[in-house]
Amino acid sequence: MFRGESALNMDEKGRMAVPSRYREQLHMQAGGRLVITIGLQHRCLTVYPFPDWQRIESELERLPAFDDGAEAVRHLLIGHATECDLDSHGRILVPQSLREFASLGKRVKMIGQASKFELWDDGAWAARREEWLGQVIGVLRDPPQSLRELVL
Amino acid sequence: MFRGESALNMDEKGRMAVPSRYREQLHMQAGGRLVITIGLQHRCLTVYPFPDWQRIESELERLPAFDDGAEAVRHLLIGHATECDLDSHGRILVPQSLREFASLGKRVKMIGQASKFELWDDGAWAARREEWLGQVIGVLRDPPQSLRELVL
DNA sequence: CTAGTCCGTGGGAGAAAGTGGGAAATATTG
DNA sequence: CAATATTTCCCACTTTCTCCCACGGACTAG
Repeated sequence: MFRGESALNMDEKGRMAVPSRYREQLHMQAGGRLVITIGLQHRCLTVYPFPDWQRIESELERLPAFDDGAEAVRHLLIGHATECDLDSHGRILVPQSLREFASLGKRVKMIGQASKFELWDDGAWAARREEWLGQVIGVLRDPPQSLRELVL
Repeated sequence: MFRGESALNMDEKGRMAVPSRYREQLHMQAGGRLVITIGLQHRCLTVYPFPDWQRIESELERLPAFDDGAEAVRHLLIGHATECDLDSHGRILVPQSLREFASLGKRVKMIGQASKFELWDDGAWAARREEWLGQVIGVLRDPPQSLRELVL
């Protein structure tokens, strides 16, 4: 399980050091093989251990062929999925086209989200977080059914 | 169960000594493993014994994937959750990004809240408490149904 | 009052992680 | 096919972090 926020620095070649606390798990679980694709809802990248990605991919293939929504999701996710392995020092090389999509500069935030990661440009993440904080205040005042039973 | 207010000092490395009266319980219950994440409603941090956090995390994962409120809560809570173990002297190391979020300086208040703790900057806590006190005066003048039957 | 124990605090040494550069291999283009 | 550009892999250095030890003060018990 991945959680928490990590500040990463991307070097001039587009490499970033994955936090060491995740490396062993990534090697055990996926042999250091990762798949990076774009985020559907935000201008960020999502990173999956290879086996998790395979499951997602096979589910996407099973979606109806001529459904507009499914077609869009399939093109976006599979069409941008790129395998990126950890190098001998635990770094990943993020392809330039994906870096551009998410506007990743030197300072990048890696956000753990249970079975996957997200990669955000530092500024974009900070702004989005503030938006969410504001939104959550309102949501908790009159929570939808899905959140009502949540005990924090 | 955790209750009460404790004054803690954070050293220059971001370490704070957890009050000794809680240590045995934290070791029994969680092996000294804690998870710190951000507060949803205030600029503070929340601290869970590891097993309690796991329950919350699994509930968050079960929330609908494309619900805006759930998406916000999941990103905020899981995206900031950081495991922090008690060191050999009963201290926890609070990561810098979380310290910054809650503006934690040297003087920190640890507030027991049943199954979890909260960590507040000393000044922020004092200010918030005054606000609550003022708010309660008004509320008690015309209490909502939920408070009518409360026996203090 | 004194001695012992426990708790809080700070600092330092060693290990591990982050960073950058360079060489070799591969791909590309004229 | 050759020359150049690009990418990938590897090595070395610097920095950061984590773990451990030691000191000081306060409280307790004898």
